[in-house]
Parts: sequence; C-alpha cells; structure tokens
Amino acid sequence: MCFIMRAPSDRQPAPETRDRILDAAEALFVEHGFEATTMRMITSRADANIAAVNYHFGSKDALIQEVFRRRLTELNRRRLAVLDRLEAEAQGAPLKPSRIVEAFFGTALEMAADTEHGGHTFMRLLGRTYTEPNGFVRQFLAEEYAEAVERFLAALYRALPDVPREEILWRFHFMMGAMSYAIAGTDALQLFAGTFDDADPERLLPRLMSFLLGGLRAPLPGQGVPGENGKGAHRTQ
Amino acid sequence: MCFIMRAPSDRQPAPETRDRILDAAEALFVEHGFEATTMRMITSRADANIAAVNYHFGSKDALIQEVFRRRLTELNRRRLAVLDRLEAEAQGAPLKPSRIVEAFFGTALEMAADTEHGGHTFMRLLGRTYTEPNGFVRQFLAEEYAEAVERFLAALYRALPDVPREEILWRFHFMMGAMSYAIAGTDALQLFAGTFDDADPERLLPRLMSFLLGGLRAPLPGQGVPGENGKGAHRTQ
DNA sequence: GTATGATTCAAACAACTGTTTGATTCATGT
DNA sequence: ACATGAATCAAACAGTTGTTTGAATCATAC
Repeated sequence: MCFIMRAPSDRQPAPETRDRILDAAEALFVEHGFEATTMRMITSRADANIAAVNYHFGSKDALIQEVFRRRLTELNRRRLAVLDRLEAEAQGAPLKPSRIVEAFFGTALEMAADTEHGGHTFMRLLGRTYTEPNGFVRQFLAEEYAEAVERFLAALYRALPDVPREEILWRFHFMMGAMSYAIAGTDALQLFAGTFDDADPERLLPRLMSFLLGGLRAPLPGQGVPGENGKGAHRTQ
Repeated sequence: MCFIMRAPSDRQPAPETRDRILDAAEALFVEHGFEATTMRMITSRADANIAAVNYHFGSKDALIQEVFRRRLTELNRRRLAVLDRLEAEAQGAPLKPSRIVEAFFGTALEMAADTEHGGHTFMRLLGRTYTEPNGFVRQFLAEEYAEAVERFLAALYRALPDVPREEILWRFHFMMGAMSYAIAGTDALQLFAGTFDDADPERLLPRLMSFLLGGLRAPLPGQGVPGENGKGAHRTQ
C-alpha cells in the first residue's frame, strides 16, 4: 500500500526488482497481449514474488502504464529534440516535409532498430497498442503523444500551406498505420509466404521512408489523373 | 457435444439464435477485444443462455473463428471476383497497378462503408486483428487470406516487372497497414484533436487510394532524389 | 548491538473464467 | 396421440484471475 515512494535513497544502482518486472512485462505483452498476460507469468519471468507487482506499482493497470511511460517519454523527447534542431537550423523558414516526416518516423524506426536495450521489443508492442480496445490504455497513449503530435502537425501545416489541413491530418494518420505495421506486423501476420525472413531494420528505414513520402506527396483526391482513382472508378463484381 | 450438425432442415429462416450470438460477439470483440469479452457478455447481449455458445459452436475459440470466417470468405470472394473480371477484360495484358490496388483495398473499404449489415463493425475488428498476438487467430487469418494475397501479388508482379518483388511485397505490407489504421483507428486513437468527427467512408476511399498509390509509385529507396532520404539523411539529436 | 522501514515471501481471498451437466421445452414427423 | 431429437435453461464445475494479508527478511542509521 505504499507504491508511491521508491528507492531508499536517490543513488543509481536501484533495487532492480522493479526494472526486472518492467522488462518481463514488456516482453510478455508483446507475445500475448495485455489481457492474456497474467501477473504470475510476469513475476515468474522476472524472478519475483507474485505480490511484487502490486507492491511496486499498485495494480496491473498501473504497471501497464509504467511500461509505456518510461519508453514513450524518451521517444517523444527525442522526436521533439530533432524537430527543435531542424527548426533552429531553418531560422524561421518552413521545413521541408520530408525532413519533418523523417524526424518523426525515423526516430521511431531508430528506436525499433535498437535490439540491445529493449527498444525493438517496445516498438512492436507500441505498434500493436495503437489499435488496442482497452480504454484506459488508449487515453494514456493519447495524452503521452499529445505534445509531439501537435508540434509535428503544426510543422507540416507550415510546410504545406496549400494543402488543406484535413488532408494532412489524414495522411499523417495513414503514415502512422503504415509504420506501425512495418514494425509490429513483420512477424505478426505471416500472410506473405515465408518472406520478411530478415526484418532487417537497417533496410526498413529507407523503404518505409520512400513509401511514406510518396504517399504524402501524392496528388490530392479529386484532382483527377492517377489511374482515374476516386469516385466510382472501381466497381464490385 | 453436438455442435457439428445444425439447422434441422436446410430451409432458409434459420434458428437465428446462432446469428444473434455471432453479431453480438462481433460487436463486443470490437469494443473490448477477444480476451476481455466474456461468454456471459456475449450471451447476455444476444439474449441467449450462457450454454448456447458451446452448444452452437463448441468453444469460445471456435466462435471467434466463425465470426471471422463468415465475413472474410465473402470479402475475399468479392476481391477475387473483381480481379477475375479485370483480368478477363485485359485479355492477357498486364493490369495497371492502380486497378489492382483499387480492387484489393477498394473492396475492403466498400465493405467498411456498409453500416447496415455489420460490414463496418467487422472491418474495424479485422483491422485490429492483424496485429493480434493470439496465435490461433493469426494462423487462421493467414489461411483465410492465402489465396487472395497470392493472386493479387502475382498480378502486381506482372504489372511492375521492373520492380524487385521484395519491394512490391514490402509496399503491399505498408498499404495493408495504412488501410487497417484508416478503418480501425479512426475512433481508436484520438491522437488528433477532435478531428475525424465524420469518419465518412465515402470520402475515405479516394483519400486512402491517393495515398496508397502515391506510396506504391514512390521512387525506390537508394535511387536518390526525394529529400535525400535513405541512409543517414536524418540524425537524432 | 537495536530500531526503522523498505522489501520479499507463502498463503489465502473473493470474484470471475470457459465449460459441462441433466432436466426441460419446443417443433416436427409419423 | 406419441416419439424423436434439436434447442434452451438453471445450476454447478474446476481452474484461474488480480489483489491482499501478515509474518519474515534485508539493509541501513543510530
């Protein structure tokens, strides 16, 4: 009943049980999802007592939040740092859209490429969680993302003054989807026969970036031309 | 122990309890996910007895499979019908990539636009399920998709003979991600302040199609030009 | 040493999970 | 009228869930 205080003194080493639990939970959430991961699975993998989670975090829900908080804070901090630098370098001029997209999604892919410190594991979890029905997880994610999304959208609005903001919003949404699947889905849906054997993040970055920028720069709907797409261009049966 | 036989005779009307359960389960799975949806929630919403699910389907897992099977079979049947028609019209010539993409993703969006017969509900569920950790659901989805994916990939390979197949595969993957989020995520992640208030599928189709085709046609990575993207173009901090 | 408080532990808690039982109801064909 | 078997039902099943308890252990400060 005292899960607020922590670490007897403020020194570095840290009791480590807390962190072992977080790491175990993170990995298990990727493998089985939130609901299917039980407290006993977590504490067992973390070599801790079943009561340790409630002692250190208060509840399973609070543990889930903390798993996301520790990584997401860092991810969005990095994103905003890159954006800050770009804007400083531009000295007030609008940024190139490609730079903005690279700052937002490239930073995420970099984290996903880090297999040493658990970044890869977490990004797979994050990709899955965007579509998580669980209410409080969604709300927490939205809060944690609010500032970064606002800043990056504002940058895109400035970079593309002629494009309706609603369209930019949609395309940002589409890009989020493509990236999430690129990370979370490579081993998830083995739809595509035996491929993705490498899942090499080194080559994923340029591939995804080409696709995202192509989508972002595509002609706006209703402007004709490409494949006559749009209203009624395709019929079913 | 007799969940194999069904419908006393083969006449149309159908006992309806079975379908009420499927509809209730479908809706609840969207709201809460598989694990968090209990048998009692399902039978309660369907106005059926708790034992009805095991009687009609055998188990909860078998119910989940049936929820997907009845819709997915129809969706991929339609997709293949459109592809068949296009290929017949082309008389052996390769199809335009835009046509292929429209056939695959447009058909899905059409189903998502159908709010009357539960298509909308199901497509939201489907989008979420691509990233579902649950093993047997993933395997079932892969089997159900196998034929359609194979046919459409083959069509894309023919349509884009100069593009490495691996690249086409990746972009197909990215497109799947963008579409899934477009459908499943509009009300899921309310990251983007108060927008998506409409989620109007009418206008979603041309928007998504522009984005997808833009991504599909983007210059291949490593071919320089766009925003100098690719290796090392972005740095963190 | 003793005292203090954070941490760990085995055990138990009530609530809920998917599933099964055996009787009962219902519709149908003879 | 009866018989047959599908469908429904209330009740119970054994197992698991997240959480709590109170004592035991540990490190630190005096």
